[in-house]
Amino acid sequence: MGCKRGACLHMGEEKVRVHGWVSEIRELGKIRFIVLRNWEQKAQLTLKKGVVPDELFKITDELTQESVIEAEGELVKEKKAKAVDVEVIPHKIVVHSISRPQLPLDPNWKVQALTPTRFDNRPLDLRRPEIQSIFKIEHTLIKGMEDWLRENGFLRVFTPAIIGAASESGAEVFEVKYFDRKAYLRQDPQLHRQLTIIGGFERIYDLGVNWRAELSHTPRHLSEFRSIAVEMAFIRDETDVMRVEEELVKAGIKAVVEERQKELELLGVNLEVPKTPFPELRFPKVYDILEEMGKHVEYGEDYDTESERLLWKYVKEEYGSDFFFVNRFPFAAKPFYVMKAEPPWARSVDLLYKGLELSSGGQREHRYEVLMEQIREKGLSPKSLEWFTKFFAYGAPPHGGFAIGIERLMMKMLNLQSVKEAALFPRDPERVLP
RNA sequence: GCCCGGGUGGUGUAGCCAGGCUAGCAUAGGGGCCUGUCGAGCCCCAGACCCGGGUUCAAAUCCCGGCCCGGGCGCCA
Repeated sequence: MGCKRGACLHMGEEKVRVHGWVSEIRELGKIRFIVLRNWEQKAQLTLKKGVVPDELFKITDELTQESVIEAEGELVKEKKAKAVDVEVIPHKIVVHSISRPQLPLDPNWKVQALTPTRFDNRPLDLRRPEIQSIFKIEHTLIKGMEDWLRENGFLRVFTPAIIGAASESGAEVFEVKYFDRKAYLRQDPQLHRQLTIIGGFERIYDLGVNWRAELSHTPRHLSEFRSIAVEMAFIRDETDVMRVEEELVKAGIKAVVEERQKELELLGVNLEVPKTPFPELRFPKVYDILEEMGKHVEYGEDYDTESERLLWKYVKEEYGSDFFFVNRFPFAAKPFYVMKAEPPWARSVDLLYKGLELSSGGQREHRYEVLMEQIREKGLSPKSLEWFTKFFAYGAPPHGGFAIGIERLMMKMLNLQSVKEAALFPRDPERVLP
């Protein structure tokens, strides 16, 4: 009863083995309670004088909070401890590690550490069941999305993280020493996804890490973040890409709703599977919507952070959705590789969730001559992009894709205060350790 | 990068604006009492003003500089 995989090991009859971190030790004269916490549940060891061997009292005398132990004993059927999942009368206890007292933060959360303290001491912070829930949910979200991609014929590929030329998208890149040359950490797997398409792979995705050397101090930016990035060939237009993206997000959330109710509850999140298709807003109508909401954005220009929140409010009221696409961004605000629509707009699509940009994508320009013309239009050096563009001269299908920021999706899905909460060991301009 | 706000025991806070006895409280830690606890309770003990300079009889408190952190904006996903 009450034992879950990895939490208790049944050894026959009522004998079990439990392990974990000591979350609490309570001493009541002739009885000692040791509460163990592991990633599945809480177990209480009950040591009654005269009932368990004196030896066990001696062994557990030196125990401190957060020490790691393992025990074997009898599972108590009518357990009296209400705050734990299982109760065990031990006959054997093995101490693996004694924790030093005076913890830099309390995993029991009696005193709540501040954010910098938490991230400075992240391994201790991660012991909190709520925090573990975030990453269990992330696992299931990704699993749900990958399952959907596989079922729909997408192949997982690994594109390079080190690139010999700073790819052009506007974001600052990290420079790395590459033998006797300079190279850069990718800010997005975008260009190599496109080259993979040109390589004849028609539906692919890349699940990986991206880096941005931006001095961004906001709850929605990380210097290192992960994305699930999809690219597909032989599309009719960017709406084909949007249909894939919304189903992908829906599948991920559906998996979370179905498999992670306990964790959602622990985080106090009431999550529902979104309805598809997601509403779509297009430029230039976006300007009118914003104007009506009292926000003026110059025609032909990109909108700002406030506009994203206003558009969410609009979509929420009009369509009752937390997700929406914004399509046909001004070409001027987007990179050279996007495909133009009727000027000055582009087949460039953002997916927003609760007012935050989750992804950028759309249809790419696959026609060599047009691509080269757009590079000139952007004032970029054709020479520096030749490593990328030259393959478009040897047969490129119409294609498109997008990259969803995983931490951002997690943040909005779980109503987290910051994307950093969705990173195991977050990296920002101030933090590279631990 | 810009604009705000903040650094007090291991952790989290009060005190700062209106400078002044042994810097208060919670929690964690050490010790003691209690046979079943449910964030147990009660008693005792130990533990702190970010760094540097200045003003003053006197600085945690006021001023200047530095370092670090948080929030917002911008950049960006």
